[in-house]
Amino acid sequence: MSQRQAGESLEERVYREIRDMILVGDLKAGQKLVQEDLAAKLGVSRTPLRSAIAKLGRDNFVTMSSRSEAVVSEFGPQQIADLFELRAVLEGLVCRLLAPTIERKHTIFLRSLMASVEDQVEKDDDPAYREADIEFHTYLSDLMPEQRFGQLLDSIHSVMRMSLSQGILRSSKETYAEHIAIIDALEARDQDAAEQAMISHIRKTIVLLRNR
Amino acid sequence: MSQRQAGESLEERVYREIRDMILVGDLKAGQKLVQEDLAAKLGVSRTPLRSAIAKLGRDNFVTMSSRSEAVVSEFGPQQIADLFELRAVLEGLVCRLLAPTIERKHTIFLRSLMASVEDQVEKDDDPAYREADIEFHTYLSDLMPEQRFGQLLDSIHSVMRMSLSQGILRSSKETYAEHIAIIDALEARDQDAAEQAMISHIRKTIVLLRNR
DNA sequence: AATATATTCAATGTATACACTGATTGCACA
DNA sequence: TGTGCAATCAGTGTATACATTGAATATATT
Repeated sequence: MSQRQAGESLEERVYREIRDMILVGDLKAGQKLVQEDLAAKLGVSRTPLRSAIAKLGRDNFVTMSSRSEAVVSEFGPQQIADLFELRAVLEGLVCRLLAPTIERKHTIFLRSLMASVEDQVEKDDDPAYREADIEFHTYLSDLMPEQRFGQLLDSIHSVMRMSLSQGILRSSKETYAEHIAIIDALEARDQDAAEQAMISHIRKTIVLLRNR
Repeated sequence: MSQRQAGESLEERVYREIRDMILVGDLKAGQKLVQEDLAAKLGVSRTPLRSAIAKLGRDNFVTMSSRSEAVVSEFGPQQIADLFELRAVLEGLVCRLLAPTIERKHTIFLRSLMASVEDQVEKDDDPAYREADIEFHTYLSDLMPEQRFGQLLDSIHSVMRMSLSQGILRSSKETYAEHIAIIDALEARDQDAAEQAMISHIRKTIVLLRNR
């Protein structure tokens, strides 16, 4: 049972719990979420549960069918690839909008982040490297002041985390170099270059995803 | 009083009503939405109202502050421009993903849509042309099977509709030609060209928005 | 038997009542 | 006057009870 954090509403807790059940496979694709059953299982009333489900629907972890039942969304290779398409343009846009005004301390942080795992580059599929990879992308997304992007990318990154842990992966050597290229473009405050660097970085992964 | 459509829940009706109040200026930026007051005003209980507000928050018509109060979001030139940045990459992606498999009947429809307002191109700021412009974009977005994009673009288009009616506009002659270029690229099933055509089309408007 | 029309039931939608929380007011005391 | 602290209150969060819906089953009619 997950404890209720201070300042966290039941709705938020329930949202996370259900989302994690989906990502872990506890709730399987196509399965219908019956409000009373789930509420009982989680020990809350239907009120916060319904809010949580609605939010899951907005983040596309569940799909609201016509008769307004909520069914767990499918996360097959096709869906993940589509999600990465979205991620590509969104993170590209983040770079584009960030580039003109990004501060030194931020690019410095990103460089040190990558430097800290430089040694792991040679051995592929290293957990520490993967963590740094994700951190690189979430850090950039969090720099965006405009809420909208952060919200969007949050839910995408949580799916990404799952799919990465399933071993969809490119060689660290390649991605490392691409990350550096992105930092360079940002530091040069070159909007177009930064956007393109990020987009092509992510689209290389998409090519892999589509050929499985 | 807006009638309740068959098959429409109170929550949906209330969502639309509040959204329109915001877009029309009935509810002003920075104003706080007090649940009991609004519920009374709209003649519903707080239950569907709360759901509607949550959804408005998700679509960024209102901002959820720390103490979980909902305040009406600002839609200044800056915000609209940022929104258009998002719109540009999303609609660009729509073109990219649609291009490989788009059917003839769809490009034919788009051509006939533009042809039907070809005469209005010379006189700038014609209502019929503006309608066709919006229809062009919503039609394309609706072709995407992946729900996620449609949902996102829906809320963006409603804001766009408002801002267009406030006279933020480029010459019809230019935009007409760009629309044709987009159709050409789609018909040629050229992913990159279609994406780029759409992006640059929208970004030209953004330049205008940023220089006001 | 086949179709049409009630009936039932499970699940969701909505309203209301109650609980909590954080901010503000008013008062006591120095 | 200023500071600490209790009381108050407005507003949101949650639970429960009731209403509605629509799908499935049963019943009737030809």
